[in-house]
Amino acid sequence: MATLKDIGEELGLSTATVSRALNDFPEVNAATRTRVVEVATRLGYRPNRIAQRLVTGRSGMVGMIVKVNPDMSTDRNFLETLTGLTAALAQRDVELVLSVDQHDNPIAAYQRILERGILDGFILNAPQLNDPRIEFLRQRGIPFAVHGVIPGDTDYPYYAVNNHGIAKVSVDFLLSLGHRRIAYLNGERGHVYSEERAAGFAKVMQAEGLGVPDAFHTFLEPVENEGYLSAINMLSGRAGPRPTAIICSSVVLAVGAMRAAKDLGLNVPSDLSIIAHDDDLPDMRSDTLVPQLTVTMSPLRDACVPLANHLIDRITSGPTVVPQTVAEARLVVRASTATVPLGHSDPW
Amino acid sequence: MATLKDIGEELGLSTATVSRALNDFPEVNAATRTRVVEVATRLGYRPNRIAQRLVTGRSGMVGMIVKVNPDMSTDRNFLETLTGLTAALAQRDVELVLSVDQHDNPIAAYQRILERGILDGFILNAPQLNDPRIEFLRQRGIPFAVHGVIPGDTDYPYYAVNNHGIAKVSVDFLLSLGHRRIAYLNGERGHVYSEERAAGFAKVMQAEGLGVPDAFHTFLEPVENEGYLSAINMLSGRAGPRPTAIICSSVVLAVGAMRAAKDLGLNVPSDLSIIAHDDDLPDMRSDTLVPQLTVTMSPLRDACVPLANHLIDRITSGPTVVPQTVAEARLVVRASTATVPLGHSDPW
DNA sequence: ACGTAAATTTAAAACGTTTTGAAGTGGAGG
DNA sequence: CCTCCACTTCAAAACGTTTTAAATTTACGT
Repeated sequence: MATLKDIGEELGLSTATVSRALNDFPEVNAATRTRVVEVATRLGYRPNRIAQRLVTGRSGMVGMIVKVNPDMSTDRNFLETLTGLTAALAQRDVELVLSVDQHDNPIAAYQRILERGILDGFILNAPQLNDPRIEFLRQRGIPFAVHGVIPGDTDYPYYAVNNHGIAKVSVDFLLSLGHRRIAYLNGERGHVYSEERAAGFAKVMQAEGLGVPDAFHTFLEPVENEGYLSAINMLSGRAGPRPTAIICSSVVLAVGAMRAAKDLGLNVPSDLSIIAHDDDLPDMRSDTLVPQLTVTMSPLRDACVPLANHLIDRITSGPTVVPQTVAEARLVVRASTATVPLGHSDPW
Repeated sequence: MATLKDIGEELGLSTATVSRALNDFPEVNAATRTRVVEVATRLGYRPNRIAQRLVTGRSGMVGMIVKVNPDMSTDRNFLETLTGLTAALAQRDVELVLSVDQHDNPIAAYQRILERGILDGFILNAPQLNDPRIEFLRQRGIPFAVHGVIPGDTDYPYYAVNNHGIAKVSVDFLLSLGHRRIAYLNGERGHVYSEERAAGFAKVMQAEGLGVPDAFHTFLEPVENEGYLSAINMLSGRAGPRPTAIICSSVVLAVGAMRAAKDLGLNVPSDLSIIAHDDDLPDMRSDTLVPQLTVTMSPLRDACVPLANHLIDRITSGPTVVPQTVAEARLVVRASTATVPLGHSDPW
């Protein structure tokens, strides 16, 4: 492994000059810089992160603690995020250190890693209401960036999709098709995304003077079977007149709902419109379903580059900088939605 | 953050002595040691890992490069391994740096990380025949430990299950129940585990004088539907007399096979015995199926601690040490296997 | 009391980088 | 020819630890 000293010796320069030349300091002679760079590339020089860290106090590594749910429902999301994030961080020469949190105490994993004093900051995902991790990191002044944002507590770098907007776009579109009985298969309670979409849904419907009975707005683990069961319940007519449209918080749930419709002899979209939110995961493509699914789309991988940059900017610029991004979902109209069936345009 | 110097100054000792006292060197006076330890704990001293690493040349971090398949079939395995591995490494004060390999060149990711010079070694999973990663790491003298082992190329630390044994145990058990027409739903070609079990299966059957037509030994992507389709094909009678027993390389495949049997009106186990290999993943429990599945069991998580230790031992002791573990699978007899149905005990 | 070996401790070097304060160039202006 | 200044470069310190080689203290037999 070539060091600054090696380069310096070869050129008769001090390590100080070499260091500055490679780090684009202004005071170094242009000719010298090119010579240094030339030798550095020839020797395949890479700065020793460890040594760098010792003097700068930074390690060029950030951590992400993954919480493993027994239900494993977040696997796919997680892997997709992981892929994009390592790539995005690598772009800026930062490595990702992973830790899996198996304890019930969500702080324990952070603590362990922090004691090592190895990491410059953290990526947090899937924030919950009153997330203790945020309080913990904030207290210690450790930089972090969140994938998602907690309503009412927004003073940190984050990348979030406008969940309120997702609900609104979906409902508005269905309203424009004449639907009035709109049901919602939502994600699990406690997760910010579910709660926000729930609030958005309720608000938009209310503004239109439309109520939604509890049975038609459910909070489910995002697995196909849960969607199926809940949709069966809604569409069977037992809980009241069946909805003419269902909004699903994820494509998996929509798959379940479509199967339920089929089993009950309902045609999508002529009897029932289905619209889902799509994170654009590679193994669950909404455009390969039959019929192709109308979705609000916000690719999970879009989050990775901004998230990585937000965190790195925060680390390098200190707490004065609070980079935040709110992404809007895009409505993609396909074949699973149609105008309300005749005689079904009255509300609940 | 307290340093060695702080402790030394408080006690009028040099940092050298303090360092030795805390690292259990024999030459330090017992009384001195207790004094040092006392002050260290009082000040909440934690060794600065970065400084430690700069001088020892070790980083206390190992890497794992995950290859993301488009089919995502290995997700669950991966997350299970990840969980156990971080925990096992943490036990020995080592962190796991993760990198996701999206390129077609499997080496690229290793190269990028190695250039940084921050990792002490690597965990490799899912080795393939003639795996280029192994050649690459070996050439550079970089420590690694493999989850699995490549037949004919075993000169490295690894943890592997005896795949040959898995096949043998399964076949022997079925033979003892009188079965002669035994089919195999295997994993994908190219993976060591599939090839080894294939070889083991062929050998044991041959030794018994039993041949297996190609149509009854298939190599499948480990997803439920593949198992279903292949089993349907085998059980329909189109390819020859139907097997009386099917061995599946994974529980998912067995689920597909059981569904196929059901759809064809065959009872498990009276018409068809099914036995699978079970990695004991938390979301795919062979004992919750109906009927409960007979399996050869080797929990994936059992691999993590030995793997972590093997790698760390290799890193600390150099290439003279080649720790290797071969795990045997345990036969768990449940309700999906029974004696061969009357009139079906003749071979193909 | 003395020399010697053993036990304990120390000073200093090393790891590879960044950064500080100082010093070395060369040219312009007097 | 001297001074001043801008432009470059350098030597050395610093980060916190481990480790080497040397120094000091202690213990012991004579």
